[in-house]
Amino acid sequence: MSWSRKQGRRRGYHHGHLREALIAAALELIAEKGPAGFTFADAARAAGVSPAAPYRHFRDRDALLADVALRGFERFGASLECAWNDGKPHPFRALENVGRAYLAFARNEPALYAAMFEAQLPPDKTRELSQAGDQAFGILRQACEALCALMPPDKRPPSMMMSLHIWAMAHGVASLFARGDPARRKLPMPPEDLLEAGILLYLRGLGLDGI
Amino acid sequence: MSWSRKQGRRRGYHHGHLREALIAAALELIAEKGPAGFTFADAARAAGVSPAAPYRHFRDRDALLADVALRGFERFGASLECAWNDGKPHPFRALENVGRAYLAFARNEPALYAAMFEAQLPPDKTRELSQAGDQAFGILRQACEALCALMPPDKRPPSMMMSLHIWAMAHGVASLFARGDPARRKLPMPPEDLLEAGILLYLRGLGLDGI
DNA sequence: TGTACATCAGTGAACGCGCGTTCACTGATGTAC
DNA sequence: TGTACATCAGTGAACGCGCGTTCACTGATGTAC
Repeated sequence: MSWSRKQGRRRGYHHGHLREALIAAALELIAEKGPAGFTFADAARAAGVSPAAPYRHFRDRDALLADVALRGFERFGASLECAWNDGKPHPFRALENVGRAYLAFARNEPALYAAMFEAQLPPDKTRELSQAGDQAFGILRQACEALCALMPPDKRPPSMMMSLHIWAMAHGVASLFARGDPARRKLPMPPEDLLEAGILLYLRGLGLDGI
Repeated sequence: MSWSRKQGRRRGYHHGHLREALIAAALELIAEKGPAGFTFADAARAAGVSPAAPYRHFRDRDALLADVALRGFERFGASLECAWNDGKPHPFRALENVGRAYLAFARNEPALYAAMFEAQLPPDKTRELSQAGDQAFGILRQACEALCALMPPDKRPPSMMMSLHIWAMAHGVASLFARGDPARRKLPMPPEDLLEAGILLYLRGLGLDGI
């Protein structure tokens, strides 16, 4: 994963990919100790560099964290978009896939997920961060709109509300049961199944079943 | 809130209520800086006591945190139970009240909520902690069972699944939109309304409407 | 192709700071008689 | 009711540690001519 590892021992005076290496190091450290437990000095050490070096690339620890969160949202959005796959083969199935992708992301990238949602970063700390967040949420919204479009116009629920519900349920399942956290709760079933059933029932409540 | 404040300046050599004072101080500090940003020394200072004093009452910072979380779950459970009010006046209405109480707790007691769910504490760190958590969840479960009982036996959904869905949705709404956190997202409606609508639609999906 | 120079991206030593933890201690409190 | 004593719950000084940050510095790289 990390540049320094990929390249083996650094050769010269210049690192060459320090920015990337710091982000990779931050990810590993966050995965180990949570977003609160990683320090700027730690990241420098993990990248094999003096504690002053990171200041060439990030104003401070928070800036590094925000960058990690930004990448998180970008990859998260891409992952959801890929799962949505333009609503194919069918919007229902595609939304299920989005739900699964949501949990898969939280599970496979706990460090990114933590940086995105649990690092106490204001979601609009940066313009880019806020945009990346909106874009990821946009996929969910778009999916809900496609599902709404299956209904007769006078029965369509507001897609905004619908996407917020699904986001909340997915985030709830992810952070209570799915993340590889010490705080994870035990569950008598796979979280994916729990979320899938929840979304299904919710859609049925909207009158969106059997279509 | 805090003992030291309530009693004014400490008089004697002995504090008298240091344990309580430390918990109160921890709550205020967590509310200020999040569960990660509070230190044992901080708590001692806030309680007006030397940095060595807390060791008489707690093995370490984590033990203090776990105690805070424990009290959180106890109060949380009590609050949900009170809102449920034995399913009166009607299980539907009572479940709505539980939802509102959930969000109210997250909003009014952000420090407790954070200690309970975001302090990276394993939920089974202590026997008492685990029990208190189960008991709070038990209220939700009990409410769901009462609702299920309104349906014909062959159509009843599993109340366990049902309560997990509602917990997930409530936690999702609370932690994304309702907590007084820097990380809170903006929402075009009150979180209470979002959750209420979500639960309503979900119940309808279960076939539990209009009863 | 070579050279001079500007700029970039690191070093490493140093600083002040606050934390966690320990220690021998001491004032206050409770209890046995 | 008084006294002696054990125990409890604090003190305050000290320690080692790691962090964030700064500073003058220097090796490496890129570029103009």
